[in-house]
Amino acid sequence: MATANLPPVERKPTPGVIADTIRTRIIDGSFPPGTQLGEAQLAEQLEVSRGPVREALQRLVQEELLEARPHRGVFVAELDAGDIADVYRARRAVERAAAELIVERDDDGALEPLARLVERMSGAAQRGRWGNVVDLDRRFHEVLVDAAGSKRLSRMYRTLLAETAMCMAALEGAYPARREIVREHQRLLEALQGDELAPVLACIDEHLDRAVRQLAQLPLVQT
Amino acid sequence: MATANLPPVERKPTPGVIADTIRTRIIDGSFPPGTQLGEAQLAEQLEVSRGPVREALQRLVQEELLEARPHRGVFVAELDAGDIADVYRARRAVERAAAELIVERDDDGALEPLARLVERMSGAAQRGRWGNVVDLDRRFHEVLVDAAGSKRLSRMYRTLLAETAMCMAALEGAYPARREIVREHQRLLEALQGDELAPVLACIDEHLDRAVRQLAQLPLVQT
DNA sequence: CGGCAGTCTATTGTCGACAATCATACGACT
DNA sequence: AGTCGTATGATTGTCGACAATAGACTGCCG
Repeated sequence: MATANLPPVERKPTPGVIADTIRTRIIDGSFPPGTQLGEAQLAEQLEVSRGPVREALQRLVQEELLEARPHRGVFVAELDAGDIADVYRARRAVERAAAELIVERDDDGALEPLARLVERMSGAAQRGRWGNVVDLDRRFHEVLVDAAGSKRLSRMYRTLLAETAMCMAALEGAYPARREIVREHQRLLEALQGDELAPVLACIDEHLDRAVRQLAQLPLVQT
Repeated sequence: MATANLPPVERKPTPGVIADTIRTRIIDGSFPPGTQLGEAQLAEQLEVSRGPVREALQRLVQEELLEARPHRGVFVAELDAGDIADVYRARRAVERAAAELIVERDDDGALEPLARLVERMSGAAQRGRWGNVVDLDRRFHEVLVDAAGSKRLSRMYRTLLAETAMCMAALEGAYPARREIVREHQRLLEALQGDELAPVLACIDEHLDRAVRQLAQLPLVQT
């Protein structure tokens, strides 16, 4: 029988696309922290009933991108400096664990997508497209964790990445680092290709520590 | 004014209590892996409409205790040996990070609840109440992570604990370890009270590694 | 003029009904 | 006999309406 390697057909559950839409709006800053998202209003704009909207909102609440106050509504979460530090603490924990798994398995083939991302990041940086760089930065770390092959680590990391993006949106798009970003990812990738765990962990710590330090000293946008 | 330290009145959002109810049923084995949970059926039993039930189910789906197959229903997730290993890998990552924070802060007051739990665990073990021991075991680790004071670590860990409980339910209530459990927690607590990080991490690794090894060699209940 | 009670409105929370989708069982055709 | 097509049944997905709650406003009283 003709058993081509067909990927399962693309499912489009309505609440999922609604959640994605709203999430995108949150992390790109269209919905600044503190804004109330009324389900009736969203339902009208998206031309669906309140049911799916409610379901989507509830999903985002559980990701803690939104905060639900009973009988009052859902609001875009507001992150203070402590939260930023906390996000990066959690990211460090997950990335370290992922790196351990990757080095342990020593499967350099899994690192190839990472190499491509660094490549593209370098190109984007040279052309001054910093918007792309920050996007590729997130993608790099996501792919890194996915490469560990742990469903749970990946699951936890997805939420953290969304919160990271929210932090940076709250910083008014001031993407702090510049060319060092590319260098740091290159070094991390090289370390991963080696067999030693310690330098990998050092790279991760350094990378995230620098990021959180730079974010911490920028002024938060008040809403 | 009479300002007694009244805790905020207990909020009871319906979907929340439904989710808790179902979660309890899952982790205590009343709903074995693979069973379908029809929302209509649950709604009737709980004497509420399908709306809140649907919301609760969706919450559990996102915790990955349930699996939703579009237009077909939600089913209790089935964990294989790989999943068990994965749960414990993720737990290790979170607990290590939490332990780092605790040792770093060196606030022994936060460890007092842990000491009490170990105390009670010891008592329960002596009285042969292994059901209580396994419960206190979970509580210990939950409180441990909470003691780190990181919202995100706590959030991630809650899901992992639920999955852990599910694993053990799938093992037909065969709680593997016995008195060593109490000893291990005592040693972990002592290590936490010290200033050194390395022995703490060693304790955690040992504890979780032993657990996953013992679980791995038990037969999984087929459903 | 300030504080408080009562009302009013907007929003969420809940419900029951309809429509769409998928699985199963049966029958027809090759 | 096996396979395909069709009918049926059950379940999810979606919708609009009702009820409950919290905040805001107004008017009254001190």
